[in-house]
Amino acid sequence: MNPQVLKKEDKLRKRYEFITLSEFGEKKFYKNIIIIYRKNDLSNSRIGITVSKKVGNAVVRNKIKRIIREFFRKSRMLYNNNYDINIIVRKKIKNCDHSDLKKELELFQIKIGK
RNA sequence: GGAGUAGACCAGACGAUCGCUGGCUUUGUCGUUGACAAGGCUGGAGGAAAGUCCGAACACCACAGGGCAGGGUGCUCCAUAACGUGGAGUCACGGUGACGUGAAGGCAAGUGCAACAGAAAGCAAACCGCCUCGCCUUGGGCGGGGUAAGGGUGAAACGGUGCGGUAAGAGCGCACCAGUUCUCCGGGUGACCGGGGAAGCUGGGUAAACCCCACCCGGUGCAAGACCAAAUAGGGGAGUGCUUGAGGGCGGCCCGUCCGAGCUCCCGGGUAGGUCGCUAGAGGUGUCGGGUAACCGGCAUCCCAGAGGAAUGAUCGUCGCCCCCGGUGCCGGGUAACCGUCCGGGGGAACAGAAUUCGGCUUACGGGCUGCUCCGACC
RNA sequence: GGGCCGUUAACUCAGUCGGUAGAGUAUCUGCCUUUUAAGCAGAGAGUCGUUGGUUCGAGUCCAACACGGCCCA
Repeated sequence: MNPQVLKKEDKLRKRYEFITLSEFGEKKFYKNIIIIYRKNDLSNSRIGITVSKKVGNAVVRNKIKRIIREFFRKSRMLYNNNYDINIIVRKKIKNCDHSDLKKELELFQIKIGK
């Protein structure tokens, strides 16, 4: 399987999936993001991204989502594990750049991977 | 060169690598349509996609026809599927001008409103005045009448100026000007414009006050709506069964034993979920013709996003644009400071993301281009 | 995506038919009390969300915009 692919099966897509995850999942707080994660019964991991309207307009929100998806696409962690993950972006992200966001995602990757 | 004004235009470009998503197609597996996997070709945000301020298409609901209520629009003619939109004009206002702005019907249909000030705020009236008559009478005061020129108040005070006239005055009369109504002539499809005559002195403001007049409008919105349809609960029908035992448990079968009033099938509604609606259209581009124009018609040609926690991205390289800093060989402008030019380094690149689809409006915002106007300098 | 509502003092709200913007809480000052609280008296605090328009005059009427909130599967 191509390691740099992020398809529909690898995303959280339904409202009840997000709700049950936030009810039973573990939460990690970082400066710019909050990560909720939980083991699932599938063979692959699934990712969801939540960006509130308070963060910015549609262009800004889409840009943040694309950057986060790009990070998970390039990292292999989704194929070695079976987690449901939700990334919630906090308002403060307006004041930081992309490299800070990447550092926090890498911290989470080290924590969960292996 | 500066300031301004109107119009049309672009929305960084190219390449490489890794990805997302729609369509078509080839091969393989399961195999009835079809589903999955791999590969190939190809399409993939905007001028505002935004705000949701209007108008439609489309869908469902309601509806014989008409009226009332309610809402909207409001100079004229034209355009259009329709509009509160657009085009061309009229009038008014602003600007030296190019040009811009205008909810621009009716307060001589009715009703209402106008704080404070002022005598008086709507159709007549009179505070200080002015004039006159009577009484008291030194000055002057009191009372009756006339008057609206002057003063004062106010956002606004009942046509303006001049002459005549008068006791003082007044459209009381006259001349000119402004306005109203009626009428005639000419131009224009029309709003209206130009010119002549008569009347009467003139009946103020506010309709984004109620209202009157003319015209238009049924409601809800793709989360409209149509179809397929789990699980669970419950509804209807048929069959069978209730101690003569349906059905279930004791690993399969029979016997036995235990529990025991339901069990089986069909139908309809309908939730999660899925499919359709979903993109070929009042479509784009070019050209010819009609029209001042908006726009309309003919012909040719093209197919140009369809997602659904929501697709257009990331990284790198080259070039182009803007800003800042440093240097200054040549050249140009300037008395000079400096600016342009050239080289090197650093930074930045606006507003903003389709969500059923169109026609507009409004708001946000980067850039250069063209026409025109005014001002300044030179020839 | 579509529909609906609101914005007035630091906070919560009134404001009729356009004519000098009010109330309660809070704050401050004084009185009372040994002191605090309570009570009494007084004071300060307003671009009425923003910008235009109508009007002599706008919190109120009209238009555009901004911000906040609610509903519809």
